[in-house]
Amino acid sequence: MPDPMYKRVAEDLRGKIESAQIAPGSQLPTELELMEEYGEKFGDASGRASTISRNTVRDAIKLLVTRGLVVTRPGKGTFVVRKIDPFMSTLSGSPEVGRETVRYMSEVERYASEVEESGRKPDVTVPRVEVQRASSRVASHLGLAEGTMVISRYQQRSIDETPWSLQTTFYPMEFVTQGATRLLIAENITDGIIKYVEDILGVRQVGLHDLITARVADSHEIAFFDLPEEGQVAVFEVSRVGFDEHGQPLRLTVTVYPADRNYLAYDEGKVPPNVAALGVPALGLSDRSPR
Amino acid sequence: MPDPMYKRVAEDLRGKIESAQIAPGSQLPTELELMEEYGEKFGDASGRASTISRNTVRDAIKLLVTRGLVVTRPGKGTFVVRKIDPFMSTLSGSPEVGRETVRYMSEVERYASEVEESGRKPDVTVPRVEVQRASSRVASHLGLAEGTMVISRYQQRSIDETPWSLQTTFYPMEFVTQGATRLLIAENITDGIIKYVEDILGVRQVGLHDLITARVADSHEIAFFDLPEEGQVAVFEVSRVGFDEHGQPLRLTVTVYPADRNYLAYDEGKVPPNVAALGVPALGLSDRSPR
DNA sequence: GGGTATTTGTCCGTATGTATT
DNA sequence: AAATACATACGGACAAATACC
Repeated sequence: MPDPMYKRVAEDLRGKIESAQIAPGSQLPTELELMEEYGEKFGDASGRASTISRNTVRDAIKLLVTRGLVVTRPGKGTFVVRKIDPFMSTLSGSPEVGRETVRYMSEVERYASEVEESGRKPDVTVPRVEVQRASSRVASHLGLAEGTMVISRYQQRSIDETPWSLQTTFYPMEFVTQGATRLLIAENITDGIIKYVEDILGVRQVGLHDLITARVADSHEIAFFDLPEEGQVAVFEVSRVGFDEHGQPLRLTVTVYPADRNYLAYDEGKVPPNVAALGVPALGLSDRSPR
Repeated sequence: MPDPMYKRVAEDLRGKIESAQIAPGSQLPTELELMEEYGEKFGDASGRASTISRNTVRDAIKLLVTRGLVVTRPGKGTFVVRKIDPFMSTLSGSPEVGRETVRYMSEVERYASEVEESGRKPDVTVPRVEVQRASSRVASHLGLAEGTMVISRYQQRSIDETPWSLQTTFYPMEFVTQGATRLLIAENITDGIIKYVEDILGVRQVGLHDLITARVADSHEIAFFDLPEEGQVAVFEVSRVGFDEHGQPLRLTVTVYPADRNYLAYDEGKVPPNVAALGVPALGLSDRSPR
């Protein structure tokens, strides 16, 4: 017996979950039932009537919770988590850069059309607009001094009524004082803000720099995305900085994507048109981890 | 007092860790000491000599472990995890695509030079070469039937003696039968395999498709990267498919990057040369999550 | 609305095992 | 070998959330 009891119980349950013997969304046996079930299964050879302790069962379940396989609901029970059908966002090939003749499309439009192409229903909230002092992070990305005033525009995006990503974009306050006053209005700008800024100020975005990190969701994101409190779902955080012809940063967009429902894609060079359609087959362990 | 005792203890410890009152790498008070410390701090108002239960202390520490803040070592103690100085990999701008005149550089060379530029010491193992049947995932990315024979080349990469990423590349077995026999040799190919395949077979890589996912590390990765067993560190998994002029996939490279020490970057269009040097300042909560 | 049964959450105490020094 | 520190497993009591009658 190499492994402790609670790990053996967890492994056994994990097997049943991954082999779909316990279906996604369905309820696990209650703690009381598991005490008896695994009392018989792993109990001392002595004989009948053995159970394992409730705390041991709870340790096993806690392991499955932190691995994101189940969630517990007080008063109700323990349930197998439902896997969300993921969506792939293609972040390369933004229409605004690298072309002389441009068909402008706002990021919102682009997102919406990409989602609709996959037969699903996108939704974007009206932006929450604030004037803030730049944090050190925002400042360094925008090439400003820390504490400089910036405009932030914050939006929530959903697919099929499910929260899908959070996005905040920061612009230098300078843009407004120079005349781009619509940046302060809490409404979507149909043609896209990038085009609006170019039209009003003559500042053209010609380059993008994306920085991608992954981390565990914070409490605000757990609430918005309805993530399990202790499930430790990872989120992508993509920081996109747009540059003008002089290499001057003109905006910073920070987008947060929960990793349980989002994939990111980048294309470069000549790529066949239908790659994205392949989807993402289940991962095979041997594909990445030879013994 | 809304929160249960173990959460209050965890919060208090988290504060001390994040404010560096307990330094990275240093030891927390032992469970016994914490029982007494928080017995006085949160204990019933009655008077002296109160302690909280050892199990309650352990629940608090378990919370910190799953959040990746501390690790426990039997017989030694509980320690604040050291944050690893992260490295940013720029995945766009591969020299092989999008240019007519090409200075070929292997992925290994490219990785090594990027690391060295930042003043650190890269290391790459000799590849482990295997002939395998394609899993459904490998097959679909390479446009082959499941079960077709493929060559896999697996490498481990380190920075400053610390394991940093894992990479496996798959090529169609066809390449070998057509003459590219060096694919089977377990040694690095100096100029890069992409150039070798072009020279021998005339198959030229002109496009790339990258698919990025995040998930929690599996047991093999936990062992190789020395990640905390229950710490739930996320890893990036980047699947890169290279295409030839006819849109035919010619290789699949799967790279795994632990998110605690890796950032990914993509550039597009005209970007100033020093962006990458900015690094990644600490995240500010308000940058992504207005109240 | 109220009461009761069910189910998970918190907290305690104890005993014993295992790893490290 | 002894002491220290975390790991496992057990037991019990009461609280809080939910469902049902």
